[in-house]
This record gives sequence, structure tokens and C-alpha cells, in this order.
Amino acid sequence: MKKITVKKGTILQTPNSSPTQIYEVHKGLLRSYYIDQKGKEHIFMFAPEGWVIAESALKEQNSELFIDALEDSILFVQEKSISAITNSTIIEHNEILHKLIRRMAVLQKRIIMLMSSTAIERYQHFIETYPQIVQRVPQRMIASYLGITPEALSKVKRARIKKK
Amino acid sequence: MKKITVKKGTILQTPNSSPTQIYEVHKGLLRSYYIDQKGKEHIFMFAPEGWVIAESALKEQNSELFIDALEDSILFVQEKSISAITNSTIIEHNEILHKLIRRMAVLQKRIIMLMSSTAIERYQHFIETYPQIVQRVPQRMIASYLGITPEALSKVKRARIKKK
DNA sequence: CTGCTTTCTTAATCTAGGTTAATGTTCCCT
DNA sequence: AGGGAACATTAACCTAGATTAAGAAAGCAG
Repeated sequence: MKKITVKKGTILQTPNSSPTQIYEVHKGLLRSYYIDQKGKEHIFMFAPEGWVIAESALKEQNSELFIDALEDSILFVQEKSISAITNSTIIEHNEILHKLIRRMAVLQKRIIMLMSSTAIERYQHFIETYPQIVQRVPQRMIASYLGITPEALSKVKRARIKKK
Repeated sequence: MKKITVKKGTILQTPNSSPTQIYEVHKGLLRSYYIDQKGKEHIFMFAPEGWVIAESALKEQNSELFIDALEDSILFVQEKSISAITNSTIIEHNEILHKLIRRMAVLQKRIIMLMSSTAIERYQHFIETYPQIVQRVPQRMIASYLGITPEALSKVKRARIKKK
């Protein structure tokens, strides 16, 4: 588990590589994203200080996400290796399991929101849940995370302000 | 880990309960779903033979999903307990981790599809990925899983047939 | 077999959000 | 500091899918 420093814009993972690394953000901000057939970018997750980011795949499978740095960052890099897990204690195992289950709960919530909520509701939820991130990334990236266009996000924000 | 038999329609979990159980389907078909504020039902996942279904949450948190049986089913019920994990071997741990990571990969794919694909593409992907399920559940449930209305699914199917 | 309920399809209309394009704003970079 | 690029907003128009409504088909209990 080594510590590395990366400049804003550094790409840490590209699609079709073997996703062997797990990045823990000590300082800065990372994101993972997907580029679809039409060349459109969809942000899968943001990872600010204290978060862990990695492809949700075994290292034998191929990645489909990019991971890059949105700010100059300091990271702890960990290998996704079975042996690393084998060497750790039972308590550490349970910590890893807990983290995974918590991450799955986030993904579950995201799916539910994408299926049942409007853009306005998703934006509301996002700014309440991740206020630290809202300040640090361009609007178009928030739109991309919410699954809408930047133009639609502008509309949503205007509508929200009017209501107040 | 006990074996139980349930009739079609049996509800195994409701929202706001503590999600302490994990169900492994030996025979039959389960699903988990969510009911939104407007009373609309959204299917989160189907679990046919060999699959495991559970709320993606720690047992300390509250559930937000229903789990019920779509067919008469035989299930293995397992407690989500820390001690059960502690007693298992390292190899079993790694199996659990692998299963969780594989499940996360499925959730990741689902999010990407919800964000970047049209209803037609999602339907296409669904029937290719889960042909066994298509035969066994009503169309309206497939629509619910895809995040569209049954009417829209009818339209999609008609469009697809014409193209052939 | 028969009536009742659930499901499926079609069609007409509506709407959230996409697309395109133009204009203004902010951010870098040298 | 100044100029080019990335970002944000607005507006006009378009489209995928929602909504509503009604009829057809299929499932199932008695």
C-alpha cells in the first residue's frame, strides 16, 4: 500500500484494463466515469477525502470505467489481491465486508432514485447528501452524475430558486 | 441456515424492518422491489434458482425494499450475522467477497444502463442477459425492472418486431 | 365451462428532459 | 495581464416515454 501524489487531470484507470488497484483518497478529489457509444460521458461516482474508489469488478474481468483526478490529490494505492486479503485478520475482513455492503447500499439507492425520481428530486438529494462536492466540481459534472444534460440542470436550478 | 418452503405471493421482507436475512433460492423465483411516494412499484432485482437475494444494507439499518415470492419456492435462509462470518474460514470469506464484488458489478452495469441507454437498449440487454426470467414473469414486471411503463414496453416490443 | 380479475395492447395526448444554437461568464495558461 | 478555452445560461424546438382511456386476451376460482 503505497502513497502517491497526482496532478489534476491524471488518469489512473482506463477501460479495458485489468482493474487491479484500489485508490483511497487522502487529499483531493477523484471520479470514475463511463463513456457511452455516442461519446457521452457519465459520471459513476465522486470520491473526496476519506473515500475509496475502484472498479466494481474482479481483477480478472476488464474495466469499463475511467478513473481520474479532478484536483491535485494524495492517494493510498492498494492492490486488489487475494493474498492481501488472506494475510489480513478476521476483523479487517469484517471491515472490508462492511465497507462493501455500505457501498452497495449507496448503489441501491442510486438505482432506486434513477428509476423513481425526477431530475429535480435527484438534484435535491445530491446537494443534501454531498454538499462538499457541489462546491468543488463544475455544474456539468453534477448533471452528468444525475444523468441529465447541463442545460436541464440549469433549468432545474432556476425552477428551484423561483419556488423559494 | 434453514430450508423453508413458501407459496407464491409470500412476502419475506417489508420496508422499515431490520434486514437480517439472506435468501438463497433453491427452487422458484423471488424479487425485491421498492414502492415510491406515488405508490408506483419498481423492481430492484429478480432472483431465480441459484441466486441470492437480500437488502444491500447492514442489519442495523432499515430496509427500504420488499422481498416476495413470484412462484412457489424453496429457500435457504441465512442470518446476516457477524459471528457467522467470524466462524467461517478465510476461503469462505474470499467466496463471500467475490460474490459481493460480482453483485456490485451487476449494480454498476445497471446504473450505467439507466443513465446511458434507451428503453429499447435496456430491454434488448435484459432479454439477452436473463432469458430464463423473461418467460416466467408478466411483462409489466419486466417494464418495472427496466424503469418504464408497461405501455412503453409494448411499444418497444412492437418496434423491435417490425425491424426484423 | 363461466364469470371475474389481471394483464396486454393500441391509440391519443401530454410533458420532462434532450438538442441545437447563441450569448455571456469564468477559468486558466503563458 | 490578456486571450483562448472550457463552462454556464437561456430560449426555441423536438422526442422518448408517461398518462389516460378503452378494448382484447389470458388466467384462474368456483
